[in-house]
Amino acid sequence: MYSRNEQDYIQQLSIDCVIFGYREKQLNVLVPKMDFRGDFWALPSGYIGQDEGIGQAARRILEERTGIQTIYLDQFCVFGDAERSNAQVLERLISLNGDKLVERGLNSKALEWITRRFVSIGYYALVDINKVIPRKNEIDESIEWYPITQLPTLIMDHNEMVAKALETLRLNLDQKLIGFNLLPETFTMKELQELYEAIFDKPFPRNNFQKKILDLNVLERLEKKFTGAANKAPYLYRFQQ
Amino acid sequence: MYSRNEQDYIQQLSIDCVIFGYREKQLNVLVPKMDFRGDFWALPSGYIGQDEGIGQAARRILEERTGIQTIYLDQFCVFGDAERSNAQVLERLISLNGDKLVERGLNSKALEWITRRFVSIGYYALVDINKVIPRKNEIDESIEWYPITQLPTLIMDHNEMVAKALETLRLNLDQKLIGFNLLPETFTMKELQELYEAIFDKPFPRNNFQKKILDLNVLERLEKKFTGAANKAPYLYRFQQ
DNA sequence: GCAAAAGTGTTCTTCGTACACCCATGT
DNA sequence: ACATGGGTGTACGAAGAACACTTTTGC
Repeated sequence: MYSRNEQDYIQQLSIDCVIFGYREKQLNVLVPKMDFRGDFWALPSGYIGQDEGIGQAARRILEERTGIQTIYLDQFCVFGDAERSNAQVLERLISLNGDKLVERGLNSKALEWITRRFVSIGYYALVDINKVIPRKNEIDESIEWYPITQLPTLIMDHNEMVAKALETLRLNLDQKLIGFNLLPETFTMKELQELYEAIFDKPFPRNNFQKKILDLNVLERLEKKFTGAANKAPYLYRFQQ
Repeated sequence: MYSRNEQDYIQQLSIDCVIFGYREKQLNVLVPKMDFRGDFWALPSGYIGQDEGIGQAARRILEERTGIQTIYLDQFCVFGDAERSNAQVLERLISLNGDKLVERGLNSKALEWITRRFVSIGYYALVDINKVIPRKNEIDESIEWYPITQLPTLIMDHNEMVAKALETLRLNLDQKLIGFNLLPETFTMKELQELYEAIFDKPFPRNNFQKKILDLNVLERLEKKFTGAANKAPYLYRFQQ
């Protein structure tokens, strides 16, 4: 990234992605930790190529970090306050890591590029967490799934972005029937219910939930799933349509 | 605009505004016609100052064209396809108006600025059409309200923007209680109903509409409005809250 | 008194919620 | 047989749609 010509990208415009996954009854967000001293976490982000649509750019950024191509993706907000750059954080990062920045070939021009004020387009993505192999890029120390209730403090306004993304996900979940993107291809009704409960952070009555979902007529009922537990075996379902 | 230093603005990022007004039972959109040969209409738009938030920029652009400051404003979508610039239209504009462009001091550098690929943030605004005195800016030949059913063909993807803005308005109308921004301070129930009918392009049953609106508990009932017509005088209402 | 249009009330349906009951499964 | 958890059915109440009726106004 640093080595490419800055003219290859639109200046002062970036994309930040909130990547949602689901496991162990919790909604998770994929967050890289930056390879700098000082504990900086930042959402997966990137720039927009001159010949690239913003949706394409978002897909590219997501593929870099998750390895998967077909991802549910939705633009949810643009963040463009004049003060959002949070100069203090950047200054702290630079003062703590001057040597590393030089070592990576970041000349003053490149530094100027990344320290300028940015407007950022927020996208949220929904993925089957089992299909993702999180990949670091060159400026990551690590990349991990964090339960949304235990997110670290992110740089700039990235925590606010996650909150806004979750809000949008809740609004769209029923209307656009997108929740299935967070589950494996087949799932039980209970698993789907637990997903909803994780997203909305509240319980749903078991029987009414089942009725509501089946009345949507988007699920195909498959064979039963025998778990070995001492109870009736639940049906497996697949999203259809 | 042309004369200012291009570095005062974020490059390749613009704001386009869909300004909705309401009169004569029709939803209207404020659209300037560009002062160039060839009949070019474009949504009111502008750039984002380096020290300006995107919301501030949108307000500034709106105030320039409408003269009013307190406007309901909502970001609805970002348009950023790589091909959206519609180079053909720009080429036609330039080829038809080379002399004008020179006359206005548009040097080749400034031309490069406006002909590069742009990402644009879409905002829609709701205004009381009676409070607006449409103002041309330096590149407008005229600026007028057009019923949304009779819009001219706009440049680039601006017609698509209007469609998307309308879609968002419909989704938000009840939830955010924003329709009142399109009416004068006091109005009758019938006028409010006709506004809804214009926005959704479908009729509503009179009595149920009244019940639904009054049950929101956001309207204050004022004195009656005597029109001189041979029928019961309707109440005036004011939005409260 | 009458037509026109505003205001109000009543029923019916539909939807979501709450409660109850039955069924399969492995110990 | 029995505990466990999955599937289904019924009853209640709120919200919306369709209908009818009453009231006010100027001629």
